[in-house]
Amino acid sequence: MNKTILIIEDDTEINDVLRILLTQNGYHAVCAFSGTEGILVHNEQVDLILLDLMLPGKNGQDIISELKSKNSVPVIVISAIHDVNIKVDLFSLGADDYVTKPFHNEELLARIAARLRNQTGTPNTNELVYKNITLNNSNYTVTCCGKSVELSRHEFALLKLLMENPNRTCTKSMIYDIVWDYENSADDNTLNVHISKLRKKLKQYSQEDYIETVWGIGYRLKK
Amino acid sequence: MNKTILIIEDDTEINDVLRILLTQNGYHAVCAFSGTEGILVHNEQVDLILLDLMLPGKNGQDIISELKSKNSVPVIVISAIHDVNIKVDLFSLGADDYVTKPFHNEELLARIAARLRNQTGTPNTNELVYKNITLNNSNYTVTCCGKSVELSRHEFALLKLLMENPNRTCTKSMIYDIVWDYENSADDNTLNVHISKLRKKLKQYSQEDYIETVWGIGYRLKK
DNA sequence: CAAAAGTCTTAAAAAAGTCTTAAATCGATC
DNA sequence: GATCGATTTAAGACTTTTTTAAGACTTTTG
Repeated sequence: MNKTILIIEDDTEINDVLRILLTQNGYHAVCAFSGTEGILVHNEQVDLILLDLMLPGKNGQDIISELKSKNSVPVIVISAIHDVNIKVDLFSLGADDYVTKPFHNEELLARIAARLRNQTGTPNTNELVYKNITLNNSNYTVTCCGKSVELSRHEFALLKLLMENPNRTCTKSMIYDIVWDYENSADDNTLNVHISKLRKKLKQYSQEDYIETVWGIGYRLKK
Repeated sequence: MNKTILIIEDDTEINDVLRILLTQNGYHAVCAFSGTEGILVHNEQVDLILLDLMLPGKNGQDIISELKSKNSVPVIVISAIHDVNIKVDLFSLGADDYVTKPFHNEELLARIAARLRNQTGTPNTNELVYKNITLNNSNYTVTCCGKSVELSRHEFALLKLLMENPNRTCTKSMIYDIVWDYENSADDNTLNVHISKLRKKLKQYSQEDYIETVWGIGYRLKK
C-alpha cells in the first residue's frame, strides 16, 4: 500500500517538483497551495505532511499547531530559514523534522522514510520477524523455520497482533477488539480455540512453544 | 521519570560538553567512548542514542546496524560529514536523524525532544521500580534481580499496590478493597496466605525480605 | 446456483493453575 | 507466660485454559 504525503507549498513550481519526486519514489502525493487549504485537505488518510514555511495567509507556527491538534501525522518542515529560534519553535509546536533549502532530494526522501518508518516502530512495516517466524503483511504469508505455514484470517491477525507487540501482554479484550472488532462476552471461548489451533500449526514446524499464556489476562510471545 | 540518553563519542571533550548539555536539560546521560563500548552499554533502559560518526575501530554504518538489530531505540547521528550519500546510507540503516557539526545546542535539544515524543508507538514501559524489583504494568511481568518472577493475578495486584505506595502502610481493608474488590471478613486469612506466597517467590531470587508486617494494621515495603 | 472446501463458533469434558479454607505453629505484645 | 495476630502448609474448591468435535457459516469452485 502506497503511503500518502500531503505537500503544502504555495510555489506551484516547487510543489510540482516535490510531487514528481514523491510520485517517482512510490508515494501518493496530494498537493495544497496554502496553509488553509492544507488544513482542509489533511485527514487520517494522510501519512505524512511536507510543509513549506513561506506561505501567504498563515504562518508556519499556526499551521503546525492546527495540524497537530487534529492528529499526530508527522510533519516535515521545509524552509529557507536558518534561524535557530524559529527551528526550535517549530519543533516545540510538534514539527518532526526541519529541512533547509536548498536540499538534496535523496536526503529529503531519506528523512521522509525515517519518519514513516517511525510510525510503527519497525524498520519494515511489511514484514514482522520473531525468532524463526516471519510474517509478511503484504502477501499474508507466514513462515516458520523457513517453511510456509497456512493460517486462516483470524489466526493470521492474531499472530500479527502478538508479533507487533513482542514485549507486551495482549489482553483478551484487546485481542477481541482488534482481531474480532468487538468486546468479548465473558464465557466466549473463541480466542482460546484460535490460540490452540495457532500453536498446533506452529508446532508442526518447530518444537518451540512461542505463545505464552498470562493467566487471567491474555497472551504474549515468549522472550 | 527522566529519560536516559546514551552518548557515543570518542572525543572526550565533546562527550563532556554533550553530557553537561543533556544533564542541564533534565536528561540522564550515559557516556561511551567507542562504538563497541556503546553497543555494550546500550540496553532497554536507554531511551535515545546520540552517535558521533568519527569513531575509531568501527564505522558508523556498522554501529547503527548493530544498535538497530538489538531494538528500536531512536538514534541521532552527529557528524561533520555533509556528504549526502553517507547521510542517505545511515538513514536507510535506521538512523532517525542526522545533525551536522557545528550545531546549535537548542536545535539538538529540539531534535532530541522530537524523537522522544515520537516514541508513542513503542512499548510504553509502564514500569514501577522498587530496589531491585521491577513491575511492568503493560506486560504483567515482574523481575527480581533481573530474573523473571512468575506471579498469579492476585499476587501481581498485591505487589503492584505495595509498589505504588512505597512509603505508606497498606491496611488490610485497603488491600481487600483494591485487590479483591470487597471488604474483608474479620477472620479471613486469604491475604496472609497471598503475602506468604509472594514473599516465598521473591525469596527465590533475593535474600532480602522486602515486605514488612505492620502488626494489626497491614503491610508495607521496607525502606 | 449448488456442491465442496474451508473457517468459525459453540459446547463440553479434561487439564492446569489459582484461591480459599482450616489447622498447626510461630512470634509479638502486654 | 497468656493472648492474639501472623505465618505456613496442604487439601479441596474453584476458575481459567486447553483440547476435541460437531454444526453453522462463509468462500471457492465447477
